Amino acid sequence: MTDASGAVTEALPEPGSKRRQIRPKAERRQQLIDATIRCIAQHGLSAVTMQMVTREAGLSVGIANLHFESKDNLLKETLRFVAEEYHGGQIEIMEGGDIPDLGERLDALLDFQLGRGVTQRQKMSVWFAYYGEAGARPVYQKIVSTVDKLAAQKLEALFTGIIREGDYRGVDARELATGYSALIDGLHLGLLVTPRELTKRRARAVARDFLRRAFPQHIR
Amino acid sequence: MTDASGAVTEALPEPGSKRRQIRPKAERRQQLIDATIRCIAQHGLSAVTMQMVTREAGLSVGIANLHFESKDNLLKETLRFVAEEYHGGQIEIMEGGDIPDLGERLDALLDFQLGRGVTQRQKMSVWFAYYGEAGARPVYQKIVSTVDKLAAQKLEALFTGIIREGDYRGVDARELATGYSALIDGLHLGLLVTPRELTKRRARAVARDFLRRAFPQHIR
DNA sequence: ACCCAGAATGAATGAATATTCATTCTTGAT
DNA sequence: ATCAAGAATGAATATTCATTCATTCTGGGT
Repeated sequence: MTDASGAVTEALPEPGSKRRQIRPKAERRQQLIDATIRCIAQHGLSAVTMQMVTREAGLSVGIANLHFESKDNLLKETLRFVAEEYHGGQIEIMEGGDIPDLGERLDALLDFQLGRGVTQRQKMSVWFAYYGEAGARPVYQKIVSTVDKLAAQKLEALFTGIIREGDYRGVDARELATGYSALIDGLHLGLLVTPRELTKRRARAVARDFLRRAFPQHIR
Repeated sequence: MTDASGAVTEALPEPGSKRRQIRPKAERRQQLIDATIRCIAQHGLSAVTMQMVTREAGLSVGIANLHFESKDNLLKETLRFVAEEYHGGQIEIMEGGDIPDLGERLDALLDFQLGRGVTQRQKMSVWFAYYGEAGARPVYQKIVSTVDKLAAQKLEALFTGIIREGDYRGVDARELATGYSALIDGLHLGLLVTPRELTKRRARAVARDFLRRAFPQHIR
């Protein structure tokens, strides 16, 4: 709050405020995970330090080891959070009791995958930062592949339904699902690394084109 | 050399040999870059240290700063090498005066992209390790996008030729090229992160399927 | 009004790491 | 043989960073 003269009239932690706030464990954990995501996006996974993360969260250095045992663990939990958020969103749409029409459901999926929420540079950066380390870190592989496998099954099921509905011939649901997932991943990569050459609009057009070629009756 | 009694008779550096070898600068640089690639693949970009790299190369720590100014620079040059090797190979095939038939040329490209050389885990690891940091490091973005742009143009040109030859209707070469590149990147990712779920054989089948759908007369 | 469980702090510690540079060694030319 | 150029070494340095923990603080319960 500020009065007419511009003087601060108390309450609201100002920038330099040192007032110590006590909050439940779960809330602090999420606060730290969010800060970690921002740090990875801005500085890259290999440059992230505990000091950086805790400062970004507006907390002291000791707190990270209080709520997560170690830096390693904080990074692991951050990956788990991002992975579950992404795949969870997809899975919800694919199971989607709220969208009965399969073509529309596919559309909703595409919107989610290449829409606002997921393609925020922040989230993409985190996603691929971990992918980059996955080759050397089985823990990361495991976290990703666990959620990934479930999403792949749901996608295959959705495709199977569409194939049956449209009576499409010579189309293998499993293979197509693999291709579609890879395409989406590749487009995310392009958006991250060469944003000048690939716009979000064009990425959507490319993905839609892939689906239209496979399911002409269902898409557009 | 070893005589009948098993005693070492000189020459040939044995495991513990300290003999100092002097070699030209270019050779040492490549030796260090190769070692860096192996280290990134095995330990992940964020865990790579100069000691690790120089030990892997069988050299002393000081030499890295002698031939590259800094660790940063060594990593940058390593990315440049991998990027140029990968895209250079592609471009050579796409320009390919040695393969006049366009369908065959496309086949050769696919073989290169998902064949032995490129999909070695080592190279893929390096590739994506850098992608992961690219969001935060403009230098990496620039190196990748420079070679990337050229490869994209060549691919578009190849597709344009095929479209003309096959008189394919309603196909946009640019869009299709974007999709194909993204698909290949995504498949590489899958091979790296979830090797259990995606085999190299299946990745090739998926990519081939994509091309067949677009250019039925040219592929299989 | 008082307590205290446990949340939060941040200075201190010790380990890891990039970089430097005085010194040693190799090689090809003389 | 001798020498100089410059390639190679690795101990030493200075920095950065994760982790610890003695201490302080907060807020709900009594």
